[in-house]
Amino acid sequence: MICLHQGDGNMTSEYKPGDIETKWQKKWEADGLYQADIDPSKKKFYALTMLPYPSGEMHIGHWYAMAPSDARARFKRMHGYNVMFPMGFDAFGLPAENAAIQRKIHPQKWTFGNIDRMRSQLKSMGTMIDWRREAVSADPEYYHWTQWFFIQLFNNNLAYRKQSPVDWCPQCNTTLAREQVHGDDRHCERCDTQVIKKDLDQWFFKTTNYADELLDFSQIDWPDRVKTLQTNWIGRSEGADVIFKTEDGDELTVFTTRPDTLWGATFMVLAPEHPLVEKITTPEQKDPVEAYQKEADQKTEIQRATVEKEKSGVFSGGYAINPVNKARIPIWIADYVMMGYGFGAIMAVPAHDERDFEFARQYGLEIIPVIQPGGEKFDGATMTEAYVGPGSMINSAQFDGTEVTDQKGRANPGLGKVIDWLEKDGLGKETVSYKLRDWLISRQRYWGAPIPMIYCDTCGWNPVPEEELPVLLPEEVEWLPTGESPLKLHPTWKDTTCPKCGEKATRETDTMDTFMCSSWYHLRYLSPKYKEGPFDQKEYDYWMPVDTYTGGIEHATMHLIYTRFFHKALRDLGIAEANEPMVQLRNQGMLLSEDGKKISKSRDGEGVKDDKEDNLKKPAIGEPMLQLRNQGMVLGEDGEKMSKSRGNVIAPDDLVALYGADTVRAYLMFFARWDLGGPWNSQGITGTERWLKRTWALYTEAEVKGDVSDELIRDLKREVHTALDRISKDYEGFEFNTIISTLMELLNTLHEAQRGGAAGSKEWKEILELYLLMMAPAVPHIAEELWTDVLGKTYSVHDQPWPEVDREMMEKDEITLIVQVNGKLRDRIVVPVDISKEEAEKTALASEDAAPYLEGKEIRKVIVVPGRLVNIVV
RNA sequence: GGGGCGGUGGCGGAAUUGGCAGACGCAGGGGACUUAAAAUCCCCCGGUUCACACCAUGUGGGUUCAAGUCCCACCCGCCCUACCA
Repeated sequence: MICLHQGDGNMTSEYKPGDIETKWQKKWEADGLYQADIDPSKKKFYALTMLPYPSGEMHIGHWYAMAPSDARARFKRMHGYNVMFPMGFDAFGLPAENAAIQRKIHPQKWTFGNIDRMRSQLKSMGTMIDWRREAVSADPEYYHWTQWFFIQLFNNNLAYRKQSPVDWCPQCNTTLAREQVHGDDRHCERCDTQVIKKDLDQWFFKTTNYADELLDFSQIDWPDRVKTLQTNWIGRSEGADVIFKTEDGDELTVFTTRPDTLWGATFMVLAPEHPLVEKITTPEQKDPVEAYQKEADQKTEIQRATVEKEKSGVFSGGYAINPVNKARIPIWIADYVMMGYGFGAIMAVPAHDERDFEFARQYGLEIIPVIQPGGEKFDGATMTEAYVGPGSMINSAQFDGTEVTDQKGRANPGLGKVIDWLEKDGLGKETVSYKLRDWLISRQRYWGAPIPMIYCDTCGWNPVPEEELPVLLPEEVEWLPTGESPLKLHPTWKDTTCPKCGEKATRETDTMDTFMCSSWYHLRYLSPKYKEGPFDQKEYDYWMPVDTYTGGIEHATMHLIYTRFFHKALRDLGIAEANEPMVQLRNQGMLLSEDGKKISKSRDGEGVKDDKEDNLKKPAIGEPMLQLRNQGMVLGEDGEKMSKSRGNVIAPDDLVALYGADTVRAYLMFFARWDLGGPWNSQGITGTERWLKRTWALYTEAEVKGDVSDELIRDLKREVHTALDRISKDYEGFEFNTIISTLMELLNTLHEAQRGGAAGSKEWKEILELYLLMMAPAVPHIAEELWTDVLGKTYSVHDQPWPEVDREMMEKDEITLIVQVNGKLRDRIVVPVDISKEEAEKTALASEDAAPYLEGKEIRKVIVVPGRLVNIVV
């Protein structure tokens, strides 16, 4: 073996990723190769991937999200786009505070230390991130503008303060957004503690103003799955508010999607927390009602998951009047009615609602059918289940006989007529109800962007004057065991003067939900140092909107709704222009541990590495879990291969040290379908390692000029262009695994051709160059080394245009004709590509291998698929 | 209970969208090289079978000349959600 590679006088033909990778990373950075600046002569491409929370370490899941996205951004770059691929850190949040409490490190220090570490890890992956555009949400230069946005929303009536019962996590000592409360037992998403209800004054954003617009996805190319999740989350339902009255004359409004069934409302149900409960409860029912309220209150604190869902309730003793027929109906209290939706009160129509039916049967309440399909004759006393289908109205006075269909809202004739009548008589009105609620953004924590509001006894709440922004977090803070926010406990921080009257006033001591910070980070990337505003309009005009956004599906209902809301609000405030911030969204699947379960990061005894990106619940008892980082097991560089046993160490850094970044990048693209993810398995990485070693060998081994036929070269070129075509399509379609397998396949072909004497010819050189260009986005370092240093081509391979597919070259002159008899494969015959149908049929019928199956049989039909197969039916 | 995604060799996964099932890779087996190991290279590798052949894409039906792919019914796994009036 003769060595051709003589870079830095080091005579070796061994592939040494370690040396190559640092070398090129340094050079690319020094040359500013990936700096993206406004260039009106070029088409822009804003490739964005969700920013990580700086929990301390990058883990394999981060890389799984970023490496393929980076490869695709590089592909777009070679396609002639001016590509911006920025990165930042979602740096506010609870883990930093936990670190402060447990390890006595200031959150600032902990966070920024982690960022340094993670930034260098990201660099070691060889990404094309333009680090000049880095934005860190905990940086005062950043949260200055988060606060500024809050003020704009406040000034435009999109932020308001209200006392409301909120979900409070006693462990984290903070309120949670509805989205952060999980499960039947209503536990905190972060620490699993059961949340409790607390009445607090809180700041909200009016996300509900945009509910209908958020349901419109016509301007964006997002996965159906995310659109469905958001649609369900917003939960629009059409119906009517109907005003009932208690016997005492108090109004008791309910929302219903079925006003057509009003005549069948035989009782009402209030949520246990409903404000009218106390008033309507009769003295004799007082004790059972209060007992029930107490019980319902506690119910949220026991594992409801384990309790059979049986309806429970108690009679209040009070009655209401059904406005449509003046019937006197009892009012019950039951926890199957939620205070948080509609009015916390319902009219119960047991004949046509499953829940009401179950409840009525349980407590012996009256059931009156009011919808009946043809051919049926319902009897309330004997019905065995609620009827929810279409039919015509009965027992409904003047509406008897009116048709009711399956349609929702006014489109349903029965509904429309009843709504019109209700509105005419002032008994109710048509409304739309949403599950989506206004976004609660107050957090009683230190490590977040302070809400820039000031309270004055005479002037009320007023925003901090914009020229005084940012409202900085005080550095000298203390965490007391009470768990109260250090901002609240700080001796002087909250003291200020009223911006209106100048008298003594108090600052808001709550900080903002970190989702507020991440709702606009894509805008800060445009101009992270800009001082005149949140972003430089020039940059906005050129780069926005985001062309491709990649990240995990788990953000479908939180971040991805908030960021859309935020952008629409900014548009209405005249700050942003487009209707949608991100044009195209694609989600990678989740990486699972080897047993197929969700990966949980180990709590490595320090308990602070929880990372909200990872949805770090404590695993249920008995659930197996894979440790992503285990500090006791660091592999040496010479190292033995990764242990094959379970409980494996999967730290990207260790993998990079062992195999090199290119191998790891390629394996992340190769090992699973990107959109599905799946159980992680380190074993297979030797496959991509061998691929790169073999590639290296192909370029560095001696080339012996052989005899090469024109035919071999033509075949080779066809393979190359076919692969090029496929790879180009796969990058567009986010099908990363087949990009690598196509490259591997092509390498096998090249090796074969080399053995067949193709090396040394003029075409061979061109083909080798093409192959490097095709590899470059996925494995940028080895491609650069082979291109620039081994082949001696012009630096950099990443500045080369993506090769064009030569369609003519792809055309074959021969194909393998499949001969089937009754659909079964019997022969393969090589024929010219332009063979006529008749010729193909003739050839097939003459097949020797097929002959035995045709013998003595009558040929019924011959199907010829041009260019593919002939099926003989006998 | 509702919604979504999926089920193809021992494993991860391919399959031009109805046309050669199992590309590419891992693991495994055999061989070459080596004092030996690693690395590398070559061959084999769904099942039954000496072979011919037959059977195979979760199960059962159907459409079709032809089904992993389309239709109907069902089973299993994972994820999300949870009494939404």
